[in-house]
Amino acid sequence: MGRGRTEMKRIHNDVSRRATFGKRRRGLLKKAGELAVLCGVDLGLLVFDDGGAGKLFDYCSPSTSWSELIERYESITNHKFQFQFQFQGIDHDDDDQQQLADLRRERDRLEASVRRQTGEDLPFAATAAELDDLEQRLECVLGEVREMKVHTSYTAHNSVLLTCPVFE
Amino acid sequence: MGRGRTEMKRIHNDVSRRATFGKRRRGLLKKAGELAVLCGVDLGLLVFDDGGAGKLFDYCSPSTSWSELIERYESITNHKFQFQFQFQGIDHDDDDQQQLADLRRERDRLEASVRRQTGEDLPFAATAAELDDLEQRLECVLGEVREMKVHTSYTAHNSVLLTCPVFE
DNA sequence: CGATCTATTTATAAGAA
DNA sequence: TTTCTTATAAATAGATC
Repeated sequence: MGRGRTEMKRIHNDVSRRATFGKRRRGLLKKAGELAVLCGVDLGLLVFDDGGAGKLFDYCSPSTSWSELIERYESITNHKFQFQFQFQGIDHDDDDQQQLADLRRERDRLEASVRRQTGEDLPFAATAAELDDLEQRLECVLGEVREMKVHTSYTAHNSVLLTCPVFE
Repeated sequence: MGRGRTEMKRIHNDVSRRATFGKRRRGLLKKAGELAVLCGVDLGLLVFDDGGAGKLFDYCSPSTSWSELIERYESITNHKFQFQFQFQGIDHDDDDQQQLADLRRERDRLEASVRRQTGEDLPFAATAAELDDLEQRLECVLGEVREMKVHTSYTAHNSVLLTCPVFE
């Protein structure tokens, strides 16, 4: 997609390769998010940038976490990853281990959630249409807020926010 | 890409959703492979098909493995996935207690963050003053959004949200 | 279900700024 | 370098088989 076909082999020119990496990586992350949303499936994408900083890019569909994904992958493939053996720290308390595992999962889920809401994960470039949409939503909320001001009493405007979430 | 725009929300029609899932899943897998080859990077993609068979689709770049990918993911994010190995042994470590405490703190922080972004926390008792404030903030964001629309180009609307958070 | 066949929308490779 | 532009290659929605 672009001016001229692209050979499916490693791009040797450093500059082009980096440029392509950035573009395609963003595109891939975007499409991963779209697939998850459109089809309501769980998925995860991990991309390592070995150059220099050794960054990591990843996407994990809403309502799941890498912990869960890996767990499911293991159960389906029957492959067990054997990391983190802690031979010298065997727990006396199953309960503790369980709690640790639960907490880690919970944390993963929340982190993913935060990343998504922050927009770190899904670099959807704002299109005019998206801005229009955002504007409309804002106006919706604003309208409701103003209407509330008219009433003498109300319990909570949470309902407004939840009914017409701007940042969903 | 296709006849008509596609709303970025779950496709409700079963037939369309499945068709789309098939097409986009193949497309995504293909692009993952292309990115890995063109840019010579390590990456992995996991897609679960929860419908019926509960199939799994995945791609892992050449010269690496899911084990490695997960290992690297762990080392970068500092997450420890401890599946399959709940030694009911004996633990001793204060280390565990420490970890538990750390994780709880982390979780609480993230939960708060999520709540804030969702707007759940806020306004249980909306006073007139608070409504005024909210209104003003909404207008602020709305203004920025409209200003963005004037520009021909922009990168992401995230900046607006982050710069002028309504529900902070 | 997949495989095909367009009409359109997207993604992007090269350049340009 | 990062960003923006633009010509083109690709992906894919919807219809059909």
